[in-house]
Amino acid sequence: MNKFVEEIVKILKDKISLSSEKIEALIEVPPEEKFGDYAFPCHILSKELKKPPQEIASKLSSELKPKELIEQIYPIGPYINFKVNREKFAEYVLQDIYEKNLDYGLDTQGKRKTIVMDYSHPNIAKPFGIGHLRSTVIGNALYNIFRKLGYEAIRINHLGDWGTQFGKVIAAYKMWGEEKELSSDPIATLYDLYVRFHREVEGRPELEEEARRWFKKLEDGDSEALGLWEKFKNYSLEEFNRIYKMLDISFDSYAGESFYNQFIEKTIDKMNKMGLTEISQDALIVNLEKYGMPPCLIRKKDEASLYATRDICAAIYRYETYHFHKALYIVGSAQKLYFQQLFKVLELMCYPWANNLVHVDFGWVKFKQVMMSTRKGNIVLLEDVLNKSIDLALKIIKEKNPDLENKEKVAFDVGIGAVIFANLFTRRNKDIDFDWDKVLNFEGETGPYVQYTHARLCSLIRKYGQPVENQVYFKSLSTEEEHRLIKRLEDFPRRIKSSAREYDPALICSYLIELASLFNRFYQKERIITENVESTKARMLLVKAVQTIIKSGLSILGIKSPEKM
RNA sequence: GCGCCUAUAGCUCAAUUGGAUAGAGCAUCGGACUUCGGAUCCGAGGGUUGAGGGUUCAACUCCCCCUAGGCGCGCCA
Repeated sequence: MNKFVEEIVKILKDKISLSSEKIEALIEVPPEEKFGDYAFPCHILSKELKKPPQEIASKLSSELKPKELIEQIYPIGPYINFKVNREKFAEYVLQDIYEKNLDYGLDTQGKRKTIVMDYSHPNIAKPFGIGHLRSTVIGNALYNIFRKLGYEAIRINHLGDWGTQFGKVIAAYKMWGEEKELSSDPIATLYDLYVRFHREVEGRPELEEEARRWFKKLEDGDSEALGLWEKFKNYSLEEFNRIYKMLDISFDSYAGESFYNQFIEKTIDKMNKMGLTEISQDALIVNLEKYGMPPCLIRKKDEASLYATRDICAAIYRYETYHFHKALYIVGSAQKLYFQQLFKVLELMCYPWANNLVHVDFGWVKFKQVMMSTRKGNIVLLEDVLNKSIDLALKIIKEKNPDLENKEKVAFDVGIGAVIFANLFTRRNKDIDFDWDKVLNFEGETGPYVQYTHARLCSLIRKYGQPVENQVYFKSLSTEEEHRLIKRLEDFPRRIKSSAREYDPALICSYLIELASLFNRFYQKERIITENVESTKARMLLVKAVQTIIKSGLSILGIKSPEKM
C-alpha cells in the first residue's frame, strides 16, 4: 500500500464503521482519469445507513477534509473520489524508482518459499514445435515473476524421454533407419521414422505390438534398446539446447521421465499396501469413480509403466528434494483431467502437499492453415518461426536504420522478442491463433513496439548527454500526461503480484503496452529537452524511470531491450 | 453420451475478478509542428458482449437453459 492510499484510509476511518483493511481493499482506481486518482464506492454502506449510495457519497465527501497528500475529495454518483497532490506523488514514485532501479517491484512475499516449476518438457526424438514454445515462455516468465517476489524458484525441464513412443521410434529405426542419415540430421530422421511408423501402422496393426515389445525391452534394461535410446536422446538434447540458447532460457534440472524409473517399483508397492490400487482389465489402476473421474492407470497389462506412474514418482521426489511451497505444471489444458487425476491420487496417498500442486494450463496454438499434430507429421518448427522473425527484423532495420552498427544482434533480439511477446500477450486460458501476418507484424500491440519505445527513451538519455538527477522540481511534472504516466509506473509492483497470483504473464504484456503507449503520447505532445533547465531535468527523471520499468518488464518476459534499433 | 474450456467491433485481443459512458491493436478512410527516432502520434467509422431467462443498488463477469466451436473421457504423453 502506498502512502497516498494510506492517507485515504486514515481520512475515511473515522467516518465509516469499517476496518482499515476493509477500507483499503475497497479503494479502487477509477476507470477514467477525470474521476480522480482513487475512489471509494459507497454501495456497501447503503444497507447499513438505509440511504442511497449517491446520498452517502455526497454527504461524506462534504465532511471529509483534504490533507497534505490528498488534495481534493468530491463525490460523483455513488463514489467518493480523491485527487492526490501531484507534486508529492511524482516525488514519491520517481525517487523510489530512481533509487531501486531495476529492483523496483522486488518483494518479500516469497521469502523462504520454494516454488518448483515444470515447463517446456519437449519430447526426445521429436522436433521442438511451436506448441512447446508456449509452455516454455510462460514458464520462463513465471520464473522471473516469482523470483522478483522473493521466491526461490526451481526450473525443471521434465523431458519426455521415456514411454511407448520410444518403442515406436526404436522399432521404426530397426526396420527402416540408417546410421548415416541419423548422424547427419538426427531429429528430422527420427521424426520421419516416427511419422512413417504411424502411417504404416494403419495397414499393419502388428507393428503396434512390435513397438510395445521394444519399450518393454527398454524398461527391462536391454542393452541394445538402451543404447539406441541414449543415442537418440543425446542428439535431441543438442537440438533443444540450440533453441534454448536462442531464447536465452535455462533450467536447474533436466531430470526427465526416465529419471524416475528407479522409484517406480517402490511407489507402486506403497500404493498397493495402502490399498489404493486394483486390477482392472489386466491393468493396475487407481479407481477414482468416487470422485467422478475415470481411473488413473498405473501399469499396463504388459507391466510397462505409464506417464502417470512416472509423474507420481516425480512429484514425490520433488517434494522430498525441494520441500516446495507450490509446484507448478505448465502444461496445455488438454491435460486438465489428467492432472486432476494425478493430484487426486497423490492426495489419496496422504501427501498433505498434494494441495499445493497447480496445473497452470493454457490453450492451444491453432494454425489457420495447417493443424499441427506430431503423429501426422504437419508441424511448424519453432526454429523456423524464430528465424523468419529475425529475418524480417533485419529487413526492417536495413530499411529504417541503415547506419545501425550491430544490425544482426539487434535483429535477433527484436525478432525473438516479437515471437515471445506474441505468445505471451493472450491470456493463457485462451487458444492462440497462429498467423504469420500477425506474428510478423511489428506495429501496434507488439514486442517491437515496446522495444522501440525503449530505444527511443535511451536515445533521449543519450541526447541529454548528462547524468539524470533525482533532485528536481517535481511540481513541473503535473500535467495530465505526466501524472498518468507516473501513476502507471507506480502500478508496476502491483501488476507483478497480480500476474503471479493468476500465473499469467499476459498481465505484464498489457501493462507494458499501456505504459509505452502513454509515454509515446506524452512524447508526441510535449517536448522533453528544452531551454527550460528545470523542466528538462524533471522530465529526464521521468524518462529514466519509464525506461527502467520497460526494461525491467521486458526482462521479466524474457525479452531483450536494445538501446538502439 | 458425459465432463471441462471458449464465444466481446470485419479480424486479433482487453476490461482493475460484480462497479462509473465496454477499451486497444490490426485493417479501412482522413490527418501530424521544416529541432528530441514516423516500428510513432491524432481523428473517423465500426458493439443488442452468441441467443433467451434469472439473481441485485449494479452483470461481459454469477446461476439456469439453449446454440456454435475446441479439448478430454483405459493400456499415448
